[in-house]
Amino acid sequence: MMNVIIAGMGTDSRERMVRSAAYLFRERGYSGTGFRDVITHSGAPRGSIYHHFPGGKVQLAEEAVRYAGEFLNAGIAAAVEGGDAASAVDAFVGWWRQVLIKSEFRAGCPVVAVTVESHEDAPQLAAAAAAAFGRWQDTLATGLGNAGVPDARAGRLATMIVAAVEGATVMCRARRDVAPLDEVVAELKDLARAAVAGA
Amino acid sequence: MMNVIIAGMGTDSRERMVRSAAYLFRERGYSGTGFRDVITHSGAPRGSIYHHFPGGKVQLAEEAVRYAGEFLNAGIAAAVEGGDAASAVDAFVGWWRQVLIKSEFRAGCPVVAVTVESHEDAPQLAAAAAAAFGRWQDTLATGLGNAGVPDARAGRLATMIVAAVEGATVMCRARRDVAPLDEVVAELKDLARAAVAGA
DNA sequence: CTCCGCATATGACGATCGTCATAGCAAACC
DNA sequence: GGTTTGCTATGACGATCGTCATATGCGGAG
Repeated sequence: MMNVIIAGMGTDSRERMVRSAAYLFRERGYSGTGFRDVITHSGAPRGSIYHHFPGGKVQLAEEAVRYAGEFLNAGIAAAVEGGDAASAVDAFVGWWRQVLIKSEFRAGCPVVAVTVESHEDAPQLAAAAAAAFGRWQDTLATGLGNAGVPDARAGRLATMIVAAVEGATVMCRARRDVAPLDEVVAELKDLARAAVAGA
Repeated sequence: MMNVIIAGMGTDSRERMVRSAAYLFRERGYSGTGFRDVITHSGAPRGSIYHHFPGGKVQLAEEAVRYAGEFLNAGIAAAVEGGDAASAVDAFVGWWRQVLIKSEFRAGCPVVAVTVESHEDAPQLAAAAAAAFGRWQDTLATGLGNAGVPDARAGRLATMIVAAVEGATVMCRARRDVAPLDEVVAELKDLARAAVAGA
């Protein structure tokens, strides 16, 4: 009775595999990350892969995308709380900036990585990625709305923010430089501020 | 008599490999595309891979990225010629829109695909991707400048356009819908028009 | 204690990966 | 003619891939 399992969260080793998968996807992508890499990185036992993930690698990737999506969304939601329009941009960009620099531009977004390799025989991966993007957009749009951006505009602006930041992240990795992200952030902040009603 | 027989198909087997690699990278990514896939898709002879590409898969990928970069840059340069600021956005977006729809959202940007898997033991790939992005930015910035956007602003705006469109492309693949790209385009066009000197 | 079910250990399967060595063929040059 | 050069055919190498079958340990329920 000592181990209280929280609902939605499985064994330690299971969750470690999901987190490691998300971590490795950021650097090597979906096809570039082997099951053995996940085992090694997470320290999880190799024999229990198909016990925890009967759906194999696709299921693991799906949960990794979902995990990354929820994790980042929580950060956005917290940072957007009670801020102005420009701070909504910072909320989304801060995380990527840290990931890029700390990894020396070897890591990017796991959701993007999975999306650009998504096979037609694994539509669950694209669906999970779409769900992650969608949640980020919704959270950002709500934050922009609270900051005074008209609802009709907030949705389009949120899409713009997600797209521009994700794209800039890729460009930063290629150039091994944060400059593209900083330029995009400056433009996005101006855009968000100008979109506030009556401002 | 030297080139008559060869002219149709013999000599360009090498170029067909490069084009096929770029094509396949758009759908399956770098790690997801095997050398044998490139051979099959291009119809090129298998025995001459390492004759044409002594550097192996990395060299092929590098040239594929370069090819895709130049190909798209030519399209941007042509469409930007003598247009207004908003048409610079269309120039960059038209190609991706077509690729997305015709592939039923299975294909994206090969440069992005290679970048997000870029390994540390193959810095040439990141460099080739950075060069491609850089050329697109320069061409777009020049077009924006000709349309009346101040030089200092044109550069940042070009970065913004490339990042937002590439990011939107990824979101479209995940959602299997062009809506994100259309929304981003609308925002970008307004942004480009407003950036013309005198506004 | 026995029994059962969850978690893990271990080893292997066939397939595919990037890579390369060797041989062969045709055209081009002396 | 002979020889060199450019491209291709063929087969294989070791490694790694995702996957799974089987066996073992281990804790709670009867």
